[in-house]
Amino acid sequence: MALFKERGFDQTTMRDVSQAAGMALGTAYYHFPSKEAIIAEYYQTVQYQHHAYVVEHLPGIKSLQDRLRLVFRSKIDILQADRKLIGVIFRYTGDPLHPLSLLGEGTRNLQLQTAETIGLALKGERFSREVAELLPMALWSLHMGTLLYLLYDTSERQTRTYALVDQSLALTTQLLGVVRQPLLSPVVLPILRQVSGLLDAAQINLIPPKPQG
Amino acid sequence: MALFKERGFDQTTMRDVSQAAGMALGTAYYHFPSKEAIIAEYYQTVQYQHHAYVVEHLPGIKSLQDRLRLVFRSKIDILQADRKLIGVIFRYTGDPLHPLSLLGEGTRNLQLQTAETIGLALKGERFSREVAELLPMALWSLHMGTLLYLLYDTSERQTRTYALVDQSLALTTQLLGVVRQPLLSPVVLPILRQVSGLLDAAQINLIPPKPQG
DNA sequence: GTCTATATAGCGATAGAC
DNA sequence: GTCTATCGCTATATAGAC
Repeated sequence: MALFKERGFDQTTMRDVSQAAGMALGTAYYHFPSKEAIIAEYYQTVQYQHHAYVVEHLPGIKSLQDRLRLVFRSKIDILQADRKLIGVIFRYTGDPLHPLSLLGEGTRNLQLQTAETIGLALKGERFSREVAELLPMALWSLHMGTLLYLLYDTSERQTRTYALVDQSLALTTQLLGVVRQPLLSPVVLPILRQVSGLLDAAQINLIPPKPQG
Repeated sequence: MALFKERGFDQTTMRDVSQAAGMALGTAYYHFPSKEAIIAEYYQTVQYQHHAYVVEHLPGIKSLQDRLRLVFRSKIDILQADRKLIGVIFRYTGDPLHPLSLLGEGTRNLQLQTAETIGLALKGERFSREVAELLPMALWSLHMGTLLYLLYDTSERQTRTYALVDQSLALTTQLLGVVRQPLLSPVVLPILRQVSGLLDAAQINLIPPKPQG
C-alpha cells in the first residue's frame, strides 16, 4: 500500500511489491491472488476507519446539517492523503461484472455499509415515508459524487472538495426543509412520486432487496 | 471495432486486430498508436452519428419532453448494440489525466459537442437566466448517468434503460414546469441560487470558460 | 509514406518443484 | 509458504521492402 500511495497503482508492479516485502514474485501472488486484491482490502479498511470515526464523533452534534458535514468531511479527510488511489477504486466501475466495481454486485456489502455509516447522521430525524425511502440512496450518491470530484480536484489541500461538500449539504438541508413544509405538498408530493416512480421503473434501490428468511 | 464489439476490449489483442485487418502487428500500430486510440475514434464516431440523427429527426417535434426523449433515446439506440464497449469508455474516468477520461480535459471537445447536441432539444424554449445556466450541464450529467445505467442494465433489449430515460425526462419537464411558475419563485429562487453557488464554489461549468479573443 | 518481419522489454499471472 | 521458470500480453524499436 505504501508503494501504491507513493508512486500510484499502475506505476507499481507486483515485482516492486514482492521486492519491498522481501519475497519472490510468486510468493506475493500466494498472499494476494492479484494486484487488485490488495486494493480490495484497502476498500474495507477505509470503510472501517470512517465508520469508527463517525461513531465516535457524531454524538452531541445537534443540527442535521452539521452531522452530515461531519460524516462527509471525515470521509474526505481519510481519502485525501491517498488521492492517487481513489482513481483505482473508480476504474472498475466500467465493468459491471468486476468484483471491485463500485456499482456492481461484488461490492454490494461495502455499499450497504457505507450507506449505513452515512445514515447515522439521520438518527432521530423524522421524514415522510417518501423522503425516508429516497434519502439513503440520494446521500450515498452524493457521497460517491464528492469522491469523484475529489479525484479531479487539483486545488491546494483539496479546498474545493470541502467547499463542494458544504454547499451540497446546505442545498440538501434546504431541500429537506422545503419538503417538510406542509403548505407546499401539492407541489412537492407529485415530484416525490415521480422520483419514486423513476427509481421503481429503473429498479434502483440501495436498500437490500431480498431480506433472508 | 467488430472484434471489440464481439469479444470485448480486453479479450481482443492488437495481434487479433492486425490479423483481422490483414496486416502485420507493426502496421496496425502505425495506424493506431495504441489500442486505446481505436476507442478514441469510436468516441467521435458515436457523437457524429448521434448529432446527425438528432439534426435530421428533431424538426417538427412540438413538445420539449418529446424532443428531449428523441435526443436521449437515439443515443441509447446507437450505443445499445455496443454495450460491451460502453464499459471501456468509462474505465478511464478514474484517471483524470488520461486523454480518454470522460470528465477530463482530454475529452473537453467531446463534452462540448455532446452538450451542444443535447441542447438542440432546447431550441426555442425560454427559461430564466438561472435555469438557462444550469440546464446544459444538468442534461449532460443526466445523459452520462443514463449511459452508466445502460452499462449495468441486464434487462432484455435494455428496456429498463429506456424506462429510466422516459421517467427522468418526465421528472425533468415536471421540474421545469414548477420552476416556471411565478407564484413559487419565493421558494424556488433561493434553491436555484444555492445550486448556482454550489457550482461556483466547486468551479463546475460545462460552458467553455475562456472564449478565445 | 506505407507496410512487413522480427526482436526486445516489462508486465500480470500461473504451474509446479521444494 | 516459498521459490524459479514460464506464459501470453501490450508496447516499442528497428531494419528494410515497395
